[in-house]
Amino acid sequence: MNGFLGTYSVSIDDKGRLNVPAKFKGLLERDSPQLVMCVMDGFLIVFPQREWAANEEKLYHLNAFDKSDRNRLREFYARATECEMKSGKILIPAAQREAAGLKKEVTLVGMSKTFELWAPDRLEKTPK
Amino acid sequence: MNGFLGTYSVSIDDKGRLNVPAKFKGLLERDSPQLVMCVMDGFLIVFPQREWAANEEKLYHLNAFDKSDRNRLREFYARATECEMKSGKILIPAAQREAAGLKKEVTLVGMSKTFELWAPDRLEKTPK
DNA sequence: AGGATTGTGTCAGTAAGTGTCATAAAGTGT
DNA sequence: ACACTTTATGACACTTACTGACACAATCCT
Repeated sequence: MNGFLGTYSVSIDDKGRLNVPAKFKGLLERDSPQLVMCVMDGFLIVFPQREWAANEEKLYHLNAFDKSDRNRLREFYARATECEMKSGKILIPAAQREAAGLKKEVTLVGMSKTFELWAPDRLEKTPK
Repeated sequence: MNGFLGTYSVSIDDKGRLNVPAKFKGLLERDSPQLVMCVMDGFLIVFPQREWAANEEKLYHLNAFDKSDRNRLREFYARATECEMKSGKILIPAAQREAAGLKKEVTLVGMSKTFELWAPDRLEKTPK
């Protein structure tokens, strides 16, 4: 498999766990079940560990003493959370679920290296 | 064989599997049965793995942190799905079948490196 | 400690995907 | 035109995946 591709509609159980579709499961098991989840405007991005590390490197060159750089860093890190796929499921913390407006149904969109979690109604309103 | 050529009319079984015509089958077996299927306006494009990878490279310059770039990426990836020819058949996910309006009969058009799947009536209405 | 809240593993029922085979249809060579 | 080979289709049994539910473990809070 090349990366995360396609759109899937999956459910979240009563405890806030997302059932990972088999196609993504394989990828995560092979690589690592360790993830970082990050709130973007209205949806969640899920980075596999390695991908997160790669992204972090890009941010590393930013100047920790520069005010606007620091603001950008803070925004990025503050909204991130570590999580893990366990028994084929990912627990999405309440804060993140809230931020993305996730209820029972979630639409999962593969973005090659990462994937996104959307409330179905929000995804529909995305500009084409 | 040089590439996918010609037009074939094939059936889809009750589970949504397309019977791959023998001529294409040979090519896919030799190269790789791994495919990526992508929704275009009203029909499906099928990329052998290698072809898909080549196309994907063109997207690498886009910035995943830029909102509009990200929307473009999403549009592209969300409509794609990995699949595989197994026992000479390709399962077309329900969403894709729907998007292309595929029922029992499908017209398959070779496009050299890739091939397309059409609902017969839609293909007829295509401007010449 | 007790009780509530949150997180985790497992399982059974259902739905979706897959392999195989028999038959039907199409194509090939003589 | 005939027999023979290859290809396509539909049917069936089987396997895998998804969901919801339940039971238990861990944590937090008085």
